[in-house]
Amino acid sequence: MNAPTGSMDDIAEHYRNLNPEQRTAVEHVEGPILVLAGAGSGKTRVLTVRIARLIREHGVPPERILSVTFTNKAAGEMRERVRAILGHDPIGSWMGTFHSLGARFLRRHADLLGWDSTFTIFDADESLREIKRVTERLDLDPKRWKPKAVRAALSDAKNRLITPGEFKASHEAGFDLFMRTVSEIYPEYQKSLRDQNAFDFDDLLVKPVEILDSHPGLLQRYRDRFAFILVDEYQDTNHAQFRFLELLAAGHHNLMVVGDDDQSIYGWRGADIRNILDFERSYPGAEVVRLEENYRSTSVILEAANQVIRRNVHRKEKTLRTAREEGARLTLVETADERDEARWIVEEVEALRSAEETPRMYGDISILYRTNAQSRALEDAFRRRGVPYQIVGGVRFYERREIQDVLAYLRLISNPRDAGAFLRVVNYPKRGIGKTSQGRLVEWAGSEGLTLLEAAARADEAPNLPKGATRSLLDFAGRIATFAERAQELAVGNLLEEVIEDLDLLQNLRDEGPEGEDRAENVKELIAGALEFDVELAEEWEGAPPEHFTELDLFLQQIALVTDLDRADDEADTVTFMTLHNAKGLEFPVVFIAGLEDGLFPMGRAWDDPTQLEEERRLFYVGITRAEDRLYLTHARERRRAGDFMFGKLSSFVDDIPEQLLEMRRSPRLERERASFSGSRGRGGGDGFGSTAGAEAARKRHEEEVFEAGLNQDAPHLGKGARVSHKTFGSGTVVDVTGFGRDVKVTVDFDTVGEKKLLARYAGLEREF
DNA sequence: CAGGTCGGCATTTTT
DNA sequence: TGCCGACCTG
Repeated sequence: MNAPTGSMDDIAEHYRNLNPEQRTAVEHVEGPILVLAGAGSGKTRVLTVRIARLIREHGVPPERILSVTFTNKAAGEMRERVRAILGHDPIGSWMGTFHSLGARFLRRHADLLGWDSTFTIFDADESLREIKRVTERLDLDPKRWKPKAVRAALSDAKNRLITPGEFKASHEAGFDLFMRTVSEIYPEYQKSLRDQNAFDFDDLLVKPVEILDSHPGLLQRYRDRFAFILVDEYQDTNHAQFRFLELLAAGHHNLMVVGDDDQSIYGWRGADIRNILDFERSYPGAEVVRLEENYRSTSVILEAANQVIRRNVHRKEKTLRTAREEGARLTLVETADERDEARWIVEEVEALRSAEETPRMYGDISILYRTNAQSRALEDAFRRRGVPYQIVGGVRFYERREIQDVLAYLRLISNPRDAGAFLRVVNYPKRGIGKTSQGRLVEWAGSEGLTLLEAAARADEAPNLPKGATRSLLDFAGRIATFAERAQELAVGNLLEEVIEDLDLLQNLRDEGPEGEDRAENVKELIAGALEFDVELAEEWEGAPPEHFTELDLFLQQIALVTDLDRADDEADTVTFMTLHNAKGLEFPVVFIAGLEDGLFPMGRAWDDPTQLEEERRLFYVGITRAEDRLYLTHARERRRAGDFMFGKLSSFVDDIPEQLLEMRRSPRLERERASFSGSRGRGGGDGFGSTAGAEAARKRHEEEVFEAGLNQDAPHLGKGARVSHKTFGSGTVVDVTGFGRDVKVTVDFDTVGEKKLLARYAGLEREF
């Protein structure tokens, strides 16, 4: 990195480059302010320049500024940019995600709730396992009460700051059997976390609020400390986060929130769009600044985005404008199936790379999709063609089995009460401690009030344990104790190396078979990461003595909170694959959005729910606005999804894009099929789907083709206008066909009873000829 | 106890 | 289709 050279001139320079609205936001000093920042409107610049100005021109000490970002990477970049402007690091300023800030807070104050500062953070998988254990402990059947559903309900309750007690009170006598069961599980789960000195993700938000709420003195200290609070991506905050900010900002109200209601895409995980829509009501007198000038996209891309998002009803009216040139039309591509789609994309990527005018680098290009599963076909095609790519998200590095196994050792060393970690590694590598022995140990530990590790250390006193298992348990406990001692002296990386060597884990993995070598490589990568960790630590915590945590704690914390997004390598010249959700906040010269079919995007389930459909549309909007110069929209006529084939028609979202903004293309494979098909039928080809046809025409035609080919197996082959008859409703005309695969829904205008929306699969419609 | 096989099942997005 | 968990066998 280049040496920091910040000066007064630099800040003036940054300031000069702002437009009037940005300037207003940057100049704001005291009181609440809402910055409605459209996509690509330079909000990061506003945030960073404002922070720099507060420090440089208003003499605000950096440690009195708190900024919240959506990812850790964004926090790092913000810090870097502020440093660049100032010429030095804003030492002491807290910058991070809500979760990492919550963890930082809890390291200092968790003792107020009965946890201690070396707590473990349970990631989503670990919570799931814990929920399952609790469910079984309560003699409930985890098959009937699915841990995932329970976790979702718990998370939802926590995001709304509903305590176990409150939850129980409102559901234990309720008619909803599921919620009743959850109300039993919730308190037990929470108790179990506490026994293990652990927090789950949601606790990182909830517990700080709980502490602040119940300790006025402490709250006052933090209010005084954080005199200025800035929040990015405010549209994606949930109630707990709202409350956290409200507590800290009460009094001074020096709260700047930046966001865009049109980019709110996390409603499903408890984000409450009302936080941003009602900000002015929550903070009366709030200044509102709108940034509607987009610096990112060509006007064609922006126009498409505007046309799409304006279909949403629940939004703050605004229209982005750009000073950029018109640019190329969007390319709408029809392909045969997901492999054809992937192949088309990779070929186009190569074509872009060798284009005479503006050749692109791989790193300029991103491919976005709705579901992680879609990455598979893309990976195959790219690998076959030898085009470098990286995937952000999906199977996360730290979630890999072998990584989790190794990390469980570190967790147990760091926090001997971590039962999940204990159970994970007590018999890994295999040392003859089977399910039965583990069960007996757990039972005995429970009755004696011991942690599992303590129980293992005294396994010889436990009843009913086989000789071999007893010996192994004693040995296991001994090893952990030794590691714990070593942990006092060694840096994390070295400790990890020692653990892995002592247990011979690498060899163990290699012996597993063909995938073993990859797994061993992953573990090595983890070691490498751990060895580097100290450096990062020094940077992040500059000047702050780590009295509340050890390096090991912090390493594990980082792993729990770091996302794949944070790990993404934006220096590498590779094409980037990711979900639309992960793409938020990023931009690329060239973007492909793949899988634009009804049922996939928008997702089938969003179909009947306007709220969900609006969120899906916002997601599409987010996708479109990632593109700077070129945007491709691809769809496939059929797609393999979870085993069987699905037939897709072009996403109805595309209908909202005016056809003059689109250029139609078709994969070579479809062209070929079409040529031979038309030939054999003696028809002229090419019309109706050429480059001048509109999306609507394309869609209609496609529907017809699907229909003609008689492709839909689950339901009669119905197209708009078809005459059908129904057992009870009589005869009618099909007016609309929506949905996907077996979720195909048909709207029929019946001659006698009027319009009905039916599930084709069940309706038993018969075609009349 | 460990390892293998078979069947059932889900499959949206993630800090 | 592919993963996970339950069950069976050596």
